Amino acid sequence: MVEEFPGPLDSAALTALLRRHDIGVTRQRIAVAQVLFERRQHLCAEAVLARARARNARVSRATVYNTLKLFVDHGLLSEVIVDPSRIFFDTEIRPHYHVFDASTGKLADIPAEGIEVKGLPPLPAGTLIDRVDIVIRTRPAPREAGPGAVAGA
Amino acid sequence: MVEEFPGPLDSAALTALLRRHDIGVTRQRIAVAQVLFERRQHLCAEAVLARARARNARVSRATVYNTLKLFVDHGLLSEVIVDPSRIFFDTEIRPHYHVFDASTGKLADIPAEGIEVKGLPPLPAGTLIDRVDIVIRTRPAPREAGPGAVAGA
DNA sequence: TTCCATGCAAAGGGTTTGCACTCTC
DNA sequence: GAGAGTGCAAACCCTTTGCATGGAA
Repeated sequence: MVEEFPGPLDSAALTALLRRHDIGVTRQRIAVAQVLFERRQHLCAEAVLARARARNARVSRATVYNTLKLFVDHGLLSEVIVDPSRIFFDTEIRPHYHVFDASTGKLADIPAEGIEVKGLPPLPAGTLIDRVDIVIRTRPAPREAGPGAVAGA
Repeated sequence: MVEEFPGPLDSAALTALLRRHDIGVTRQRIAVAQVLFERRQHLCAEAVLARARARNARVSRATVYNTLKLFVDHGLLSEVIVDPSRIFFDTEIRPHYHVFDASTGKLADIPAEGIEVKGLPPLPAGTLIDRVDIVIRTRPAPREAGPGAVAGA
């Protein structure tokens, strides 16, 4: 069901990608997709707008926001909610988790493969699981290995 | 190290609670604490402001935001980042996870006890773990048990 | 008295909205 | 040509800021 990351694509391939996901094709959506699927990455809406315009795409802020939501709804993108100040859009749509460093704003993916969560309690009746998010919140280590936290390998 | 939830407390007990956490005591901080620790709950800043004022506390918005941040920094409260539109403050500070229903805005706690996450990869060197957040994102089930998601018990 | 804390109102920043215009099909 | 999509700018909402006043010790 879930596809591989599309990778850098030309206009024709992006058109096909949108059609395959039942998304109407427009110049702006192609431009946004071009920015996004150039490589695996995490971008916020404002960054997508800036990059699209840096490529001379004629696109408005409202359209970028509309398009990102559309892509999420149609399964081309996933939203990552880790930073209270903005939403990240992640080109990785296969199951995975995140490492987030609030002090640097850096967000990284961890494949879900090999990770197991045991002991989750049953949900209330009448409830479906959309997804399970795991976020490892980190911060840079001080000079030496300090107390109060677990050091990375 | 981590205390039990303080529970509903009178002014004197709240004063002691603040002092124990190295927080200067003021009328406004007592008022905010009174709202928060009345019971285990998840409140956003605006809700705390509204409830404090509903109790005739003379408190400004800025002070509520300052106080909540202070309480978090001193370990009286935890922040929950699950909703892009606001930060929740959780009176539960022992390790635990969350269930969030975006369609209703309902947030619930799950004790960490009994939950095990296996297979997390090593972190980059020079990185410390602050904490690991797990959020189970749910939505209300349609009429009958539908396909495409895992039903609750 | 001294400094930290508070209040006020405005600024800030990401996101959404309303409506007229434009383009895709 | 019809309807979906777009652009613009302002509105929105939570949160933060600057600075003068007020209160705790």
